[in-house]
Amino acid sequence: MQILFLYLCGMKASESRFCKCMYFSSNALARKIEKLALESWKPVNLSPSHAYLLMMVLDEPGIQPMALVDELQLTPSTITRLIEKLEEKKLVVRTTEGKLTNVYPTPKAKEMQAKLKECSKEFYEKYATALGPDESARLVVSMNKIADKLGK
Amino acid sequence: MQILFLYLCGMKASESRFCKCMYFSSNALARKIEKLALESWKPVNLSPSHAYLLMMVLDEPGIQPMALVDELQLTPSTITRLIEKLEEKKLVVRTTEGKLTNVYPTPKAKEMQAKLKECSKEFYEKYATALGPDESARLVVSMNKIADKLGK
DNA sequence: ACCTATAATTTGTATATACAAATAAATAAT
DNA sequence: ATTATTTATTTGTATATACAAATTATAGGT
Repeated sequence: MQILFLYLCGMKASESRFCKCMYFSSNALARKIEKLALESWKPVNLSPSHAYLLMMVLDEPGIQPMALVDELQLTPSTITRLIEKLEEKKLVVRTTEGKLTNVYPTPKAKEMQAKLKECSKEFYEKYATALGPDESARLVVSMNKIADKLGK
Repeated sequence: MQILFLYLCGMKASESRFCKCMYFSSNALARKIEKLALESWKPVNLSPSHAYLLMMVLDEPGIQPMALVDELQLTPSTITRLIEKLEEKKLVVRTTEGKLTNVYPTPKAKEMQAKLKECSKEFYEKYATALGPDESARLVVSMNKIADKLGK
């Protein structure tokens, strides 16, 4: 409300607490969403990132790390670490040919697929209920647009 | 654009990649903003969180950790850690009376104040240039509203 | 064919943050 | 007054992620 006030009365943002808020607001939102997601994927005992990565591997067996980097918007090193953990859990296997790596789901992962989808739905319902489907959709669009503009 | 597409054609979000995107979009945005902020406060050799906390202490000498928790939207333990580091750097001191703690800026911190403000401005200009002042303002309002609705 | 530049992946290490438990003090309930 | 509850803060530990450097491999230019 502090911010809304500033916005409405045209106060110069750089001299107020506004610019703090872009920083903390985006982080706070991300953490709250993270928490919601964490809960949603508890039934399969995976963190949201691991779950999404696994779903992508199930969707596209043999997918390569760089594709995961692009899709999940994480760095290569983070993707490697996520895959490692899923490998430990016997949910994926990696085959390396040359400089390329392929990631495949194991049978164990395939058995989980339905359950993963359910968690997905659970997550969606949690935030859509809180925000309304339209507003959530708008927000995602707007966040993506802006992240794109911030480049790289 | 994938998301925009889904949105525009009314596809059921819970069955698409959309719900992934709420998760990764909010995180990706936060990370990009973090990066921008990190650069902006390099001149004073502080992370954005440390810088903001310090600015609050300068603004309100004697401020207590719980007030910082509320304002910065971080957990008590994180606030303690941030203060510790600023103490190591001789930028703040803590006095404890009973269960309450007061945090005060040191003279060294007061000398930095102008420079801190400059970094703030720098940060604001970086993202406002990329996004336009109106759009950034709207986004902050919208993110806060939604974080509030997600509660606690 | 040979060297160089670029691309994919992994490894070592650092940062930001959280949760849960511990501590300690203040307040309320009897 | 004494005990129980709540509140503020700190500590131990874990997670998610990044950056920079190392490794390896492919592709291009000569």
